[in-house]
Amino acid sequence: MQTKHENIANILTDEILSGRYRPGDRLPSEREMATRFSANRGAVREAMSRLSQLGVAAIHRGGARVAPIDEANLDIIGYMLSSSELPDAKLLDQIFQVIDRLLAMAAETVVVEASDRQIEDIRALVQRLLDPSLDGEAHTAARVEMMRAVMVTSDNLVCQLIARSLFEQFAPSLAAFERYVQLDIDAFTLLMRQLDSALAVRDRSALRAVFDNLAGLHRETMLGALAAASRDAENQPRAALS
Amino acid sequence: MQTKHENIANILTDEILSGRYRPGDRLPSEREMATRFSANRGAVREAMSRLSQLGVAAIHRGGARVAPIDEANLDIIGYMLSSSELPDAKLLDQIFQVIDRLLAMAAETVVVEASDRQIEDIRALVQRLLDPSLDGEAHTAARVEMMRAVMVTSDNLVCQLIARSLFEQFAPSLAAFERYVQLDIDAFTLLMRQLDSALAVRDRSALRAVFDNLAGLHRETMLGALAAASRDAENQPRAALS
DNA sequence: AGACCAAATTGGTCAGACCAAGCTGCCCAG
DNA sequence: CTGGGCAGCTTGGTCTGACCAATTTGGTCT
Repeated sequence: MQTKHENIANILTDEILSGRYRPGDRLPSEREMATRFSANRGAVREAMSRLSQLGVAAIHRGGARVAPIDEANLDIIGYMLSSSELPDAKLLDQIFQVIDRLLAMAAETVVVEASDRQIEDIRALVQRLLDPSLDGEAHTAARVEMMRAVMVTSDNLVCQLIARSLFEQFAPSLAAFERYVQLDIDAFTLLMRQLDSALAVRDRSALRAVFDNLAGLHRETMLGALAAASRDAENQPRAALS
Repeated sequence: MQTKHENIANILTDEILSGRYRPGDRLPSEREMATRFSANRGAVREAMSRLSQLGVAAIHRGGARVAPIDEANLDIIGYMLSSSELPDAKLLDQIFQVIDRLLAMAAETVVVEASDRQIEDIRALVQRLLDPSLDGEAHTAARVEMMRAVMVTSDNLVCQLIARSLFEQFAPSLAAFERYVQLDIDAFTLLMRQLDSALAVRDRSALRAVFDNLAGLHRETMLGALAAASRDAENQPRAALS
């Protein structure tokens, strides 16, 4: 079990995101919350501190107020994804769009600035993805590793921080529909071959084309998996009742 | 003045970023810090909570440890920018690269999905930027407003959150070299004309070209201003001594 | 109706205390 | 001498109760 202040922070965050409190509303006082959660005011304060840093609440002497969602920290994405059984398709799509764009940017930086040695290292990771003997899980791990290598090699800290943050927030939600993911391996393999040659000759525009297509593939794959999962979820309840 | 726990959190964050404590190092205990800062342990705990959420420290029973920088929250960028008088050029460059990419993505989403009405609204903002009577400050405000409108219209929350976060963290640092910023108004005007027509016909590839060039312009402008500011900073001390 | 003042409320801080999970170091068995 | 295990200490997590200053609130007076 998590600590008490984390628990309280999670509950309050969910309540705010679910609309129980609306932007501009006053939140109950710390003393009230302490009573409600059977907790000490110190624990509540730590929870409120979390809300404040998440950007979902603004704390002032005299009272705390709920902040608009679009003024929140990137970290609310995780809460938004986990608010229901299956993550919201639109939000998921946006996350992947951003990650893929940043990945493309990182890759372009790599072909412009990285050393031959670094490019070779990345190409080696790309090659591994062409191995047909890789099973699903290993393939996913290899994909993640390759993308990570591109990010790290680009040496763009901002890019890395964002991608990492999004990835970590998305990861827990993935579990809910992971088994429905069916990557078009042929299309993917083709893209990896193109990526390999683009890296080899440092062809920036070819790279861009590859990542555009990769983003499209990701999109299809993820939305497809999510759709399949939600179809199944509709039938599941009956099965659970029987 | 800020609150005490904020103060403590800022000091500790700066110390960690400056390398006084290294990743993996144990931080002093909360009781020690309370003594050091002449504060109550509760205040220290709130500060540590902040560090934990910033991702620069990992707190466990038994002790807190410093985390690697690349595992931190996006919010450390602000601290990194303000660690010295003038922000780090490389980091600033990365921030602008990311913002420009996300802006381009948002714009592409707009031309694909937005209504004619929404496109018209954005074009109106672009038009305003062509007005030669706008002075520097108003022009900057108009630029920001236009970019903001593109982000909002794209309806991509992830994109908005990141851009907003980066912008807010960058804004305070801007003050240090704002007066050295000299935008190539002719080049910018040309880009805005191209942007306007690209929006009018929803030409995605033209849009991409515009934003590529806009990113380049931003880059030149910012790095130029920063270079000018740092040149001046080297001469300034002598003037201050006289 | 509006300006103004006093009481109640609220967040910020402090002191001191207890508990359980980790950490340390000592001791003993091998 | 080495390795495992136990005891004690340290550390974070939580609690009780209290005071202060800023803000809000409610009522009063103009």
